Parts: sequence; structure tokens; C-alpha cells
Amino acid sequence: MFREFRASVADALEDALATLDLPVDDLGIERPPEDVPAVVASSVAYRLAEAAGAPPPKIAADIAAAIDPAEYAHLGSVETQGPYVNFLPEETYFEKTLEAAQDDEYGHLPATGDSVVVEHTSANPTGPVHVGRARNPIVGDSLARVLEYAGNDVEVHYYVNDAGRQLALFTWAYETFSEDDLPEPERDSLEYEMVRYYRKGNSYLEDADAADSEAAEAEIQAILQGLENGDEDTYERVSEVVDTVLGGMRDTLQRLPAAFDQFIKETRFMRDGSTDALVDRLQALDAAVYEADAWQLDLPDFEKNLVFLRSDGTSLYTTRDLAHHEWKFEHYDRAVTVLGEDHKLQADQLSATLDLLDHDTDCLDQVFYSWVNLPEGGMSTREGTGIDLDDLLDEAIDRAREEVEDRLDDRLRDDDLTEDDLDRIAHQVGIGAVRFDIVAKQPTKGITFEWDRALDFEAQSAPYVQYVHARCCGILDEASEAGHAVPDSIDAGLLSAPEERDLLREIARFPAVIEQAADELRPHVVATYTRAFAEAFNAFYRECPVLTADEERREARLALVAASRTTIANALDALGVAAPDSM
RNA sequence: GGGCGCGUAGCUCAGUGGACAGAGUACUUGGUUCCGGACCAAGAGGUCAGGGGUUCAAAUCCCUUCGCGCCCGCCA
Repeated sequence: MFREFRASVADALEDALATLDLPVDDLGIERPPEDVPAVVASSVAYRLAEAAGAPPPKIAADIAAAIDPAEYAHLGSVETQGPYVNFLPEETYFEKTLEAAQDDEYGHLPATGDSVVVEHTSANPTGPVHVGRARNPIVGDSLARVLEYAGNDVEVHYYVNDAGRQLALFTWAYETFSEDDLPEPERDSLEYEMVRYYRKGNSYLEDADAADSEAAEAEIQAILQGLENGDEDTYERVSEVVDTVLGGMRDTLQRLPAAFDQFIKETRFMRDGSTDALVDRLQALDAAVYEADAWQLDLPDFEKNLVFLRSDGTSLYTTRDLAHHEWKFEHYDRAVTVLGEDHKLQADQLSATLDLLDHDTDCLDQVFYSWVNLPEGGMSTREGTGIDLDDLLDEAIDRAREEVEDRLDDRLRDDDLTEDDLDRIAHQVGIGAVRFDIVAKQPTKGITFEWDRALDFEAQSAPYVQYVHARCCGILDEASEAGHAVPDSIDAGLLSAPEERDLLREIARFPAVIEQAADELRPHVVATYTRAFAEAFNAFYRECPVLTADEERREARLALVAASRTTIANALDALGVAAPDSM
């Protein structure tokens, strides 16, 4: 309802300004501070002071007087407070909010008709997913969910770098070294077993003498050339390594949960000829230069040229990624990519080149996040330094289970949790806490990983919000057992306590929060919202007993609890955090 | 050296032109005959990194200095 109300206010303001013969520019619509009862406000009077030759409070009063609330949907009254024009809704605003929010689909916006491809993670398939990368799947998966809530037709892709030197080296190492020479895998899972070959290959190359090193390099080069020439046998050999490792990584990512609709291999764009065709078109560009035996683009605004064809005639990662993006443009209306900040330059050059190729790069968005580091430095799959995501999630679940068990005796609610419940709650809370902690922060801010901080279940974390959902479920269960049905519609006048009004206002905002998160590609605004929502719900819970209230009030409050439950359930769903029925 | 990002309470973070800058945590204090205490209430805590500018209005925009991170490869 908030979005509809805001639109009404915009209409009313525009009409009023036209009536008063004032210029319509920025309407200055904003959300007022907490202690102001209005749902939205406008500071437009400030901006008009000069044009109107009057002080802002006078203009605000004129605007308020020029608006007849009855003419606009949901608008109850218009008030001024100094220079601000405040807009208050009529009762139907709250009644419609309550009705809309009881729908299981609450928060989903009308279909945009756009197909959007969200590419995220896309880590080289060289070994276990570590925490340094964990921000990518969490931000990416949440972003995909938010875009879907916002009415888009979303597809999630993992772009597999299977054509680079690292995978050629990995394939060589896998075929060269014997398992007898390798340490025990750190975990009984394919990618942990496989990464041992990769690490062995890297350390061998570091220590090998010139002759051995040269021989190994020749084999690695042969694999790279085979891929470039479209040699089927080479492709199969590399694929075996890539698919095996990727399968293990996929299982780990699934735990977050982060799922993918498609894994797009970069060799695909070599094998189907699109990279070669692209190279031809790049060579024909005015910006193309042939220097030092290599084809490059002299991009304006960039210091360094972008090499797109090596002197040996092979393509580079960015060349293939260009072909990949042209493919995306062909099949989707919009493309969003979640990338580490270390890829910023490459991504900017990619965009600039797509521009030169006459693509509309407005439909390409890149979301950057900064790396997660350990107090002692970075994490590396090759060197085997860092915390594996599997270990972090296991530890989170273990600690969550301890919490649940510690609290069992203190529970007021008498609902006998089973062993399965404990297991479920430990998973929901443990993984939810890790995920929420990461998605709630702006991705551009740096994070240093510390166990105790990542696994802090205190307030403002996932469990705090999840608890609100469990509480709602608890109340609704009790009501149902006592035979109290949740009414479809109620008289909003029955919900007149300030805590009830605040909660209704928060519920009404949810679709607008989804809209903002999708527009700005910032899922963390949803996390911020869930905390504000939880606070409003807890205040309501404290002041307004539901089941023990008289019948009319009980019904109204039950409807409010039901609406709260779907709102918080869907907000958590948009973040990819589980909403426990009990905890 | 150049480019990009970040700097807000002791700590972790919201807030990116508009109403006195907000939460959590830590610290002090209080709350369960009553629907779930993983909760709530009160207190204290700020040169919004420093300086300059634009504006009726700046944590927010511009310039500059400092600190931290990332990038500047015929790697990905």
C-alpha cells in the first residue's frame, strides 16, 4: 500500500503546485522521522521559497490548503509542521495493508516483463569454496531473489572459467601425479580430493629445475592449444577435472543455499565459433591496433590497451567474456554480474568494449564486493590458506545447536521439541546467522573474518529476526488450537494503539523496500528492513496481548499477526534466510 | 606514481541533500502470577577521518590532505 499511497501523494503535490502556479521539479517526497505520525512528507516548500517569494512555512501551508484529500486514493489528511507538508493516510490504507499482507505472495511486485540473468560466484573450479569468496554467492543469490520479488523473470548463471591456464595446469597435474604422493583430503568430498592435485602441481612447478619445468609447461601449453583449436579429446580431459570439482563446489554452495539454473562454460564460446567471429569484429573497430604482434583495443578513458588476441593467435579471458556477454544480450533483457572488486578494471573495459560494439550497456549492471580477509591476510585455494565455507557452516550449525540446547530449560513455551526439531533449528539458525551477517552489510565495505563475530547470534542478527517469525507462528498455532479463526478483513479502527499503527506502517512498506533493493541492486536494504520490522513487532507484542484480548480486538490482532508473519517470512525469503516455525 | 572503493559511538554497522545523526554490542540499572525472555525498558557514550567550498539546508555533493583495501599482466 505504501507505494500506492506515495503515488497518490505525488499526484496531489503536482496538482497543488500547478494550482498555485509553482514550478514542478523535485517533489521532495521523503519518509519523515519516527516521531512524526505522517507516512510520507515533502520538503518541497524549501525549494520553492525563492520562486514564490515567500518563506517555506507559508508555502507549505498554501500547498496543504490546495489539496483536497478526498480526491486522492488512501489520502486521509494533509498537515504542515513548519516547512514540511505531512501526509496521513485514511483508515482504508491500514485495512487494505492488512488484507494484502495476508496473501502468501505479499511483497511480490507486478511482473516487469523483463528477463534478467544474474551471474554470480563464477569462481575458478580449482577447489573448495573458501570464506574469502563467500560474499559472492550470498550477495548474488539474495540479489536474484530480490529481483524475482520485484517482478522479473530471473535466471541465475555460474560462468565457468574452464579455458584458462589454471585449469590446463590442473588437468596436467591430475594426469601426472599419483594419489600416493598426496596428503589425505581435508574432507570426504570430491573437490577436497581434487584440489590436492592442483596444489601439488603448483608446488612442483615452483620447485622444479629448469628442464622439468619446461617439460611440464609444454604439456600445459598443449592443453591450452588443444582447447583453442577445438580439439575434442582435450576438451574431454579438461572437462573431467572441471565437472568433478564443480560438482563438489555446487554442493557446498547449495548449503547457503545458492542454486544455479545454468553453468555456462567459457569453452562454449570458443567451440561455437563466436569468439573467433567476435575477434573479427573487434579487429575492424577504429580503436583496434596491432602492436607488438598482438591485437589490442586503444580504449578511451583507459590508460592501458586491452589485448584481445595474443601474439600466438589465442584468445584471452576478456575476449571470451565479451562473446559471453553478447550471448547474454541476445537472450536476456538485462544482465547483472556480481564481481569481486579486483575485477573492477576488467569489468569496466568489458563495458567500454561492448559500447564500441554498439551494444546498449545500460542493460548491464555490475555489483562489486570487497574480499573477505583473515586477520593475517588473504585466502588462496592454490596455497591452501583460508577457511573453507563448509567448515564455517559446520561450526555455525554446531554453535547454534549448543544455543538451542542451552535454552531448552528456559523456554516458556511448552511444545516439546523433538530431536528433528533441534536439527532443523540448528541448521536454520546457524546458516541463517552466517548468511544474514554478510548480506546485511554493504558489499563494498571490507570485512575481516573473525569466528566469534561471524557466529554472533546476539540481537541484530538473523536469530533476532527469525525469532519474530517463530513468535508469530506460535501465536497463530495457539489461536488455531483454541478455535479462533483469522478474519479476512477487519476494521482498522480496532488497531489504534501506537504500536499497532507502527507495525501496520512497517508492513505496508515491504513492497517498497523490495522495489528499492531491486532498483539499487542492494539486497542489504531488505536486511535493514527486517530489523526495523522485528523491532516494531516486538513493541506490539509487548503492549498488545492477542489471545487474551476481548473478541473484537483478538480478531483484529490475529489478522495483524498473520500479516506480520507473511511479511517477515517473505522478507527473509528474499534474503535467502530460513524462517523457522519454532526455535 | 595513476585509477577505483572505504573511513559515522570503544567495537560491528544503518543512514548518501532536508525535521534534534540511529541501531546493536560492551558498560550501568530495571522488567516473567500475563500469547515464546534468542525479548523489552532506562542511562551513559559522536570534531560523521582532517581542512576548504557549493547550498536556504551537507555524514550525504565538489576540491584537497591523511589512513586502509583493491587494481594498473599477451593471468583469470
